[in-house]
Amino acid sequence: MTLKYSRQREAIKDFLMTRKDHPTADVVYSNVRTEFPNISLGTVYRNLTLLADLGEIARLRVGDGVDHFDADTSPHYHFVCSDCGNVIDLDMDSIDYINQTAAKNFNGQITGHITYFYGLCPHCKEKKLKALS
Amino acid sequence: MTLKYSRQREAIKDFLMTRKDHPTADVVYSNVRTEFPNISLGTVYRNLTLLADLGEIARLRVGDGVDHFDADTSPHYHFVCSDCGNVIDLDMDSIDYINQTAAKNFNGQITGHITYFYGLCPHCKEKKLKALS
DNA sequence: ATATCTGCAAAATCTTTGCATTTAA
DNA sequence: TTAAATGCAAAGATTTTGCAGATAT
Repeated sequence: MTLKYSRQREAIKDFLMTRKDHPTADVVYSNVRTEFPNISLGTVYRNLTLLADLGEIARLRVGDGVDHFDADTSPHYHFVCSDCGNVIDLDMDSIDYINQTAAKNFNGQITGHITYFYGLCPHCKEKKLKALS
Repeated sequence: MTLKYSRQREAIKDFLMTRKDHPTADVVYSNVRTEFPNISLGTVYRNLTLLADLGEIARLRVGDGVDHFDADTSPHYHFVCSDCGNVIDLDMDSIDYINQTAAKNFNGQITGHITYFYGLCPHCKEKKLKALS
């Protein structure tokens, strides 16, 4: 199972790299379709899974029942807006030490954690402030 | 929309309270079915959603694509075994202050976070140790 | 009496997969 | 040439929903 080049796969990854908003498979599909009108949703899913397995992209599960994808595989945290659902990168210090906190009274082995924050994104917060004034 | 008593709903909640392993809707269904052989999966889902909305149970999303449910609504963290998939309660100090860490360079409003830890549960860790010795 | 709840089945949503064909190497 | 990738459509898995009948208040 050697990897073989595919223009579709490259287009999928290229598209993801242009976006900072962590699109879903469906969004990837409709966008890549402007370049490859015949691409199928199955191909999009297959390639997203493949790229994620290769570690070239990250699969994000933020609890909305849909997978999001991120071309930025560097360790960072995400924020999910409770109002609009947007997923935003957070520029914050590492909190990896919470693994130690969790390990204190635990007999298993903790190798990592998944964390995302929620609340109001800057845009929705502004909107709410205006509505109240 | 006043709440009306239902034996099915009570059985669902009672079952959840007997379990510490955060069952899925399907597991709830097959267990409650021993008491109510005619209960439908739809009723189970409807009541789990209702109970979660009422805050009487918690809905857990740990990234495996299936919702888990927990009768323990007190704030606590969960561990998901990467090998067996089991979801275990962690007895650990609060890490709520990570909200402040996240808020530092963020213009929106952070109201909370979702965190779960992963690695090897005590049982799978033991098994792996034995296999290597 | 009547609003809520149920069982059933159908549908909705998201994702995976089988297969014949195309394509990269 | 041939293993991998694609498009298409069908199937899987999980969850939601419409509706007619049952049930709690």
